[in-house]
Amino acid sequence: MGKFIHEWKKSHGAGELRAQHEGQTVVLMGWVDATRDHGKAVFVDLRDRSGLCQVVFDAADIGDEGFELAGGLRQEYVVAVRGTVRKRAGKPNPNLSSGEIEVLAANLELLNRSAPMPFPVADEVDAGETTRLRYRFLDLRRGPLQHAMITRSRAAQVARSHFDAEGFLEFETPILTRSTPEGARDYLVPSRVSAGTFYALPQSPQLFKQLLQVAGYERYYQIARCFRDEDLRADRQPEFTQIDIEMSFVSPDDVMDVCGRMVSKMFTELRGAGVPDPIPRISYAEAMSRYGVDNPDVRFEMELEDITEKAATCDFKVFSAVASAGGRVIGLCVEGGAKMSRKDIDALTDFVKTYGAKGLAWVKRSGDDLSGPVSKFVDDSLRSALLGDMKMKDGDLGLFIADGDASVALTAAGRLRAHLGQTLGLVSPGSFGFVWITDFPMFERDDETGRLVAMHHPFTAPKEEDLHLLETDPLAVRTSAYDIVVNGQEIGGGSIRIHDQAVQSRVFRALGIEEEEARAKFGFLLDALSFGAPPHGGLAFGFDRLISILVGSDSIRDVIAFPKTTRAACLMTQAPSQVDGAQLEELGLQLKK
RNA sequence: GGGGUGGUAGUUAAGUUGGUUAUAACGCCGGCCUGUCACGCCGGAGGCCGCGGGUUCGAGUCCCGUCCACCCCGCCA
Repeated sequence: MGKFIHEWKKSHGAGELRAQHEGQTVVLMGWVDATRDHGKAVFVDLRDRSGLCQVVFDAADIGDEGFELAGGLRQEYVVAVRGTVRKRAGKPNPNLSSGEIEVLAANLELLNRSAPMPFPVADEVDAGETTRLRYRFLDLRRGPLQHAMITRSRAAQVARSHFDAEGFLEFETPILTRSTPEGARDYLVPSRVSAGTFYALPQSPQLFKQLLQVAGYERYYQIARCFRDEDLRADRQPEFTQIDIEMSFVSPDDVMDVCGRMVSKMFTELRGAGVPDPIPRISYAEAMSRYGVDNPDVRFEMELEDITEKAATCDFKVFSAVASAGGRVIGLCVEGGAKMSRKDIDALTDFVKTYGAKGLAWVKRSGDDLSGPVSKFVDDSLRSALLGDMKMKDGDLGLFIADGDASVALTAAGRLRAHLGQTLGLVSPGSFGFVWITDFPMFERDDETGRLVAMHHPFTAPKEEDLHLLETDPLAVRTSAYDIVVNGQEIGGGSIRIHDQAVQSRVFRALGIEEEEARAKFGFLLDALSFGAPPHGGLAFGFDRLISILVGSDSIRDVIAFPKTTRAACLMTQAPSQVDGAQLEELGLQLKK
């Protein structure tokens, strides 16, 4: 035992062997993927990271002791095999890269056994995610996850070599940092040395990368871990990774160009997918009116139509009331949708209700006839909206969301559009739709507190021409911020930052952050801005989302080696866990009750 | 915080109007088999029906609570 691992070196990857290796003596090391015991011959599929190779143990060649050992092999045992590559004695297996050949074993070393597997190491596995997360180290042996991890590693290399070639320097910024207001809830780390005080884990390296611009490094990048203590989703984890960049002396175009080129390299090199050059841009306002969302899926048309004016005069009270109350009536024409059943439409109604819509009105067109509950209210004006503006043709379905709150109507309609795009198969699988969204508003109103909050973050530079509105009409102030969206998912966003201390103070004031408070919490930033801060801006990509799109996965859990559940727990390590009273004592902490 | 779906053998599932010993497939264990590759054939073991309470002569099944996983809203850039 142990002889081979010391005396022998693994000579080839199992999946690398080909007919050209015929006659060579090789040493393979890996896992038993499958065994087929025929009594006097045992076939073993040996797997390592490179793939599979069939190894044959023939009683006549390997001797009694070795043969008995081979017969005892089970799934996921770890073995070393020395043998000779030969053309397959039986039929070649076209499903294997090494299917032309096999290795006739001369020696076998059992390096380790495996307990029975909770689920097989196969590309398709029917075990639930709970089981797979508990045994993540086994799930990671499977092909699809291996592919995701390899893609992730390659994508990181593409990013590094791209930004390195563009003159960026890679930095590390603190993980233990200070809590700042705004944004998400912080993960806190108690300080032992200064009991009663806390570090926060960074929600992003935002302030540090700006300070590195003040420090004169001009081009910064980092593949940075970020932490946010908020409720989770398929595309949100408590810790996630950003490709973070920041540049001095740049316009939004400069940032979008250098980032667009990186995206182009990634999709070209890792997916063989073309990326338009330049990537199209639309303003936030345009995105909202055409798609109802700021992350539109541009792979299909079916744009929203605001028919408020033409619906204002009809007898359908829902429309006319909303129109006179200053709300919006938004229409969506579903091509060929007239064949949808009442049940289908009811399901869509339930869908839009989750976004706050009160209901979903609809009209079907068959020839020149309009049918459906709303059809009897269709006057000439509304008819021109349906057939003219919405371009409803024979067999089409018109869907309408009306709401006194314009943003509710738009959002619900936008989500409905995205939902229909997926469910009606309007997007061809494997295609990609890229778009930049620009000119975001600086502020939005917090519904709970009624206060203004920064839409991006409070360091985003307002547009020069809107600066004068900062005090008088803050909601009308637009910024330089830009998001990059692929297939209806935001994969990155950034902005030009404020580099003028006076402007930064005005923004804090607009947000209701008093001078004193701003001093206390962001003093170091305001200081920095006063010492010759260059104009600067940057962007951060959501690396996990980017990879999930590259590998075609629905969940970023599939592209993170050790992800957490929706309750932010790790089913493998059982984190988070309770800690010793002594540890708490040392930190000066006491648990409630 | 709210809504939805699910939890039965190692895994994935079935389980009727509440009824006797809770099924199946794969996996596992034993035996046979020299050309298989999802090998095949014969035999076997394996259950806190998520957990706690209740209704009932009797609960996997009905009721209440609770935990866990996933999806969505809120939240989060």
